[in-house]
Amino acid sequence: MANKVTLKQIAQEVGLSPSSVSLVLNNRPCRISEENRKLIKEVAARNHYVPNQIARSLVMRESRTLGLIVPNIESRFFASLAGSLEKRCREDGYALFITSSGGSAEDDLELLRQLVTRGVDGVFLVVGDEFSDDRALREEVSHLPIPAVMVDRAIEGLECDKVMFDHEMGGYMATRYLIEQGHRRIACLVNARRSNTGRKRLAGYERALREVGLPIDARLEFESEYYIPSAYEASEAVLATDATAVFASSDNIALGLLKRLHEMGKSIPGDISVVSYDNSAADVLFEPALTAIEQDPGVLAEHAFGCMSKRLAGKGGRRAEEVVLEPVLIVKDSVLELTKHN
Amino acid sequence: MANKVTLKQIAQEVGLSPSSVSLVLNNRPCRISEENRKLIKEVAARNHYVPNQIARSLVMRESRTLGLIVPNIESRFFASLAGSLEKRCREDGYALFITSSGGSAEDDLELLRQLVTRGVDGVFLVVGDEFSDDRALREEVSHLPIPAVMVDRAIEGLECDKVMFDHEMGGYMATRYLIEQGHRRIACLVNARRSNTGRKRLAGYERALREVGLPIDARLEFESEYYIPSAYEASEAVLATDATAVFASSDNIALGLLKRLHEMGKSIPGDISVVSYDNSAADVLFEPALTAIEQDPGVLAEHAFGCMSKRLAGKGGRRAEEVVLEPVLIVKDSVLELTKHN
DNA sequence: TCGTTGTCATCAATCGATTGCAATATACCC
DNA sequence: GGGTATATTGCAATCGATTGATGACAACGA
Repeated sequence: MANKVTLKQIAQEVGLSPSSVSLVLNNRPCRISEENRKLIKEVAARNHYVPNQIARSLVMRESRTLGLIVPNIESRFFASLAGSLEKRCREDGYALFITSSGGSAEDDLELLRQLVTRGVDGVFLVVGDEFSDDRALREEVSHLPIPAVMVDRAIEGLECDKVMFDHEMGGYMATRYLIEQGHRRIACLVNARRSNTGRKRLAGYERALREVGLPIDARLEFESEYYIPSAYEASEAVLATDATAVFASSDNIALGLLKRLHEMGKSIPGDISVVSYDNSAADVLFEPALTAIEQDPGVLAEHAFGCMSKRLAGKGGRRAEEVVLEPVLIVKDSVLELTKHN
Repeated sequence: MANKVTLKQIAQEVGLSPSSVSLVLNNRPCRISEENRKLIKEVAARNHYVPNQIARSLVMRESRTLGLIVPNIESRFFASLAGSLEKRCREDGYALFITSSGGSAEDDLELLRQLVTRGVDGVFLVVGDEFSDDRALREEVSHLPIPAVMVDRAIEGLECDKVMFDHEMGGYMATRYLIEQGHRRIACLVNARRSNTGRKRLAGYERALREVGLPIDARLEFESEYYIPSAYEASEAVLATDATAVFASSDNIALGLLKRLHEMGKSIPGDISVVSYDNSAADVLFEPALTAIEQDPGVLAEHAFGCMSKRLAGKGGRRAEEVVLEPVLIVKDSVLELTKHN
């Protein structure tokens, strides 16, 4: 292991002062002779000199580093979001500090503090969807000394830039499509109990039904956590109804449902139609490809970075910006068109 | 946005010197009267004081931050590794800076430099599997001023701690199992051209064949990149052989193969048996569940952190440590037992 | 010769913490 | 009262960089 080389050492070797070396290496258009300029650069290169960002950011008061907190980096959607966001940050010379919290508000808070004390210039937060006690977190976010952008989900009622997909619209589009295909008895499988996102998707589902005068039947609304086994459990009851179609409000929920369908020997869309959300690997693999509401994480990342960028530049008014993105319905093969018998 | 509160401000408010405040907040068993101790703590809490790690690590010469470079955070295996590793680091009070390179040696190098200048105390490297020009990277790693641990893959011939699964053994175990089940014509689908890992798995495959006196038939060895479409392409040729079983040497390769099989109406294991590697979501979902060689990323993370921990503590000899982990064969339902007709 | 201008380079303060070394105050002993 | 413990606390240097203020020196004009 080599030693770290400092500015001072370079200066000593060249026989000039540290300030001169700093000036040259930062390419300041200052008054250092061409001759010395070359010399310094050469010595620095020869010694593998790399400036110490820690020291630099102490005086510069910026680190060109951003932070990201996601609930679970092992989820495909968040991993993809993290990947896109990092790429985007790097394009602008920022490093991205990716962290994964486990989803609890306490962990989120802990990570947030870690990031702040480590001097990130701003944070992207994917937090606050579940109904846990987030008072401390909310408090911390509102007193943050650096800009924050909430991504994909939000702590309700917090004045803060937000970038997210319109979950209500997603639920609406999915259901609306099923209705257009002639379905009348449409079940849904959502995480409304513990997730704001889930609630919104449910609201969209209900709006679509109301809009065409279909009844909202509580017996067709099923609850599931965002985990495959949970959805698998819940699906049995779904299949006991007379529904001809199901709106599965997340990718994992869809997967749990599919597993159950498969086990029961039901075929899609022959026996039942399915609209999913956020298709993951599954559609690459097996027939039928799932019709789904898609949210492109890359788009989310792009807008989130945009917001952050403005804040960092000191632009962007005092008020929080709120970007709402429309999800897209991708039609594939999991929905049967019913001949309208009405 | 609130302002950042500094030690000095706290000191001023309390009417004591910054040094005293520092002493108290770090719980030094020193000096300082109980009375003032309480006072300081209270004022610090009231002002939401959080120490500036940047300043602190400048003088302490450690940041309690580690770095991780993975080729692609969107891959399930690496995401899982990153998740486990972060959790493990946090248990010991370290934050983990997760970065994702895209896989090229230049990007790896760039990220490594970023991490080092940002003052991480050590780095976990998942780099160097592909045959690209890694001279600069190799050079950088060997001159690193901080400990590095190579995880899951390695730059060949570099004196550096390494933690990885035995890929040769994995290939061997998979093939050996197929042989034991009575298969004699066993194809394999590997990324031997561009991946060291792939080469090793191929070597294991061949060893198993040799061991029982089966011929090594180049017509049964197929090349595929680690991407689903690539494997999908390659699979057509595989299925044109008389092989009764296939060893698919990565999860994505298995998925591409499965897709092709499905499209051709072939059933597993009825028409052909499959042993996969690193099962991802697929086996949760559909029948038959895949028999596979499993590498637990959590185990990898645990050992990697162990190595790092030793280095950070200054223990661990001058020589590099090399930890080789055995993968595990998980038997499920994708292999048919052939009645031995010999 | 003095003043002015311009060029090249250094000084010294600063960022926010940590810490060894003094300094002050009080008490206690002879 | 002078000397010595003991208990508290402050000073100032330090980490490695950045940067506005300042200095040294040569050339040139008046």
